[in-house]
Amino acid sequence: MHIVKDYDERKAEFLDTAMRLFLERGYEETSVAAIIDAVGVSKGAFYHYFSTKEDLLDELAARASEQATAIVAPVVEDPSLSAVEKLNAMFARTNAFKAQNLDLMLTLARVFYSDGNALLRSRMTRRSAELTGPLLARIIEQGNVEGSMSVAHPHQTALLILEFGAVVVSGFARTMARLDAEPEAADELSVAMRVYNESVERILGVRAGELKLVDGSIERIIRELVAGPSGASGETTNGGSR
Amino acid sequence: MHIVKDYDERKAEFLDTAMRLFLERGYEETSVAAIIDAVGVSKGAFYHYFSTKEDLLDELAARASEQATAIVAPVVEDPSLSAVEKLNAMFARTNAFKAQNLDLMLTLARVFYSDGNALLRSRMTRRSAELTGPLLARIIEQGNVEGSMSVAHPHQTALLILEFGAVVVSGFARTMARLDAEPEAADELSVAMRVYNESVERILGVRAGELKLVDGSIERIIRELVAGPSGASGETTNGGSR
DNA sequence: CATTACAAACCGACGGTCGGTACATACCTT
DNA sequence: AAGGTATGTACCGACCGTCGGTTTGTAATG
Repeated sequence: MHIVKDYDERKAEFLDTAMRLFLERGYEETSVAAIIDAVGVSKGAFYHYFSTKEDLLDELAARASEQATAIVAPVVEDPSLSAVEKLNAMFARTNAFKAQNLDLMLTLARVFYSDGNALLRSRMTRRSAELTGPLLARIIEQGNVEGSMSVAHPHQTALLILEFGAVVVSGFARTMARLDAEPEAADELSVAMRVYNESVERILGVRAGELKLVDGSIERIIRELVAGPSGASGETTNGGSR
Repeated sequence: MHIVKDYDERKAEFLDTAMRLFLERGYEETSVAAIIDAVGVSKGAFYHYFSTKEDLLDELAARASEQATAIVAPVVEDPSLSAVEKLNAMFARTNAFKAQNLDLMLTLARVFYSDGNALLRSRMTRRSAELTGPLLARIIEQGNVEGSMSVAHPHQTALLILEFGAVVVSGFARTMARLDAEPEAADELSVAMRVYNESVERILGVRAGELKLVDGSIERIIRELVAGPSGASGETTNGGSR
């Protein structure tokens, strides 16, 4: 018995399922067979929608970075905001998004930045940097004009900062993975956040303390994680998310 | 007829051969069969020395980063140098090394930062950052004391700068790959170099222009590459390296 | 009636395992 | 000292399950 679905619907089903499995088990460790099993279709179906497994990865990266860009794009258009305000708003928005989808973000952090996902990670950060880069570049140019920033090469600097951010997040994730074993690593996280914030301020040439890339909510979440469930993982602190 | 070799010798043979093949074809695309064929040995031999293919990758990363650290370590010990001088000397040393092994560096850049080596890359940069990090941290602390730098958290900042450097180099390599097709991309390289230099200066809080992380030789090499051999790769410009 | 949307058997290559073999060295015996 | 023997190490090569990908066939759709 054949189940024939709408093209986009089925494709989204593949993408969603694959993303879930990639996050659960990692890209390399997730076989095409596992994906089609989860969707409940045959191999032919898979290769009807994607030419290769890596092709699926690309579409996944594209979709995710488009969604991420959509979150921050409206801010850039807003003519009433200064460059610094735009930057703060951009990051506040993504932070809010992360806080809302905390559970997802935690598993994502745990697995995304593991060896099995080296390829997935590099693709996604690059794609995302390419899309968000021009937006950030325009903000920097605005900051130059307003005098709040001093950057010689906005576009290249924008790309740098974004990939820089990815590196920082990667470090974050690695530290977070150690939290269960050594709760004192929580301090490292706070420090890393401040270092990142100051570094970006300095690179952009804005006055110290004006940028607020990571808000207090993140720090609160970390403390909750440490103080939270004693032993295992998976469960959420009742006060924490959502 | 069995060829029995000294343990370390044979192991080095595996590592050297594997490294060569990884650089030629990429990590994922290089099979264990290809490695043992090149060494001229059986599969049993390979798994006698390495428990898995990834194990070999780890040992490769460890070896390479130890060598890299050995290049810069002496500078850190030198008590006659200021922190800024040490930093400049460190980078001058690695730049000199890169210029000396130009052919190797070019192929390395071409392949190291490709999809097939995402895992290799992430392992090597992390390993290298872990080893070199403490060294750089001590230099930053010295700079703080001397007043030439102003960094609140030397260790974390050191790690950040090193991974940051890896990201920049990665961008370099990607741009270099486009050089054949669009020679005007050479300008991007110069810009990227300057942006990196300035960014590190600002992160560390040193006065503008005091850091010289990339010397003129690199820029000269780029120009030679563009003006160099018209079509294919592999061959070296007669005036260029060595 | 052609095109789309799948199913399912199949393929070569891959990473890894395993039982076995060649060889060096050390110890034991006469 | 010579010869036997035991033991560990270096290595062989057939084999296995799984992988990403191909092919051929077929039910549904318009």
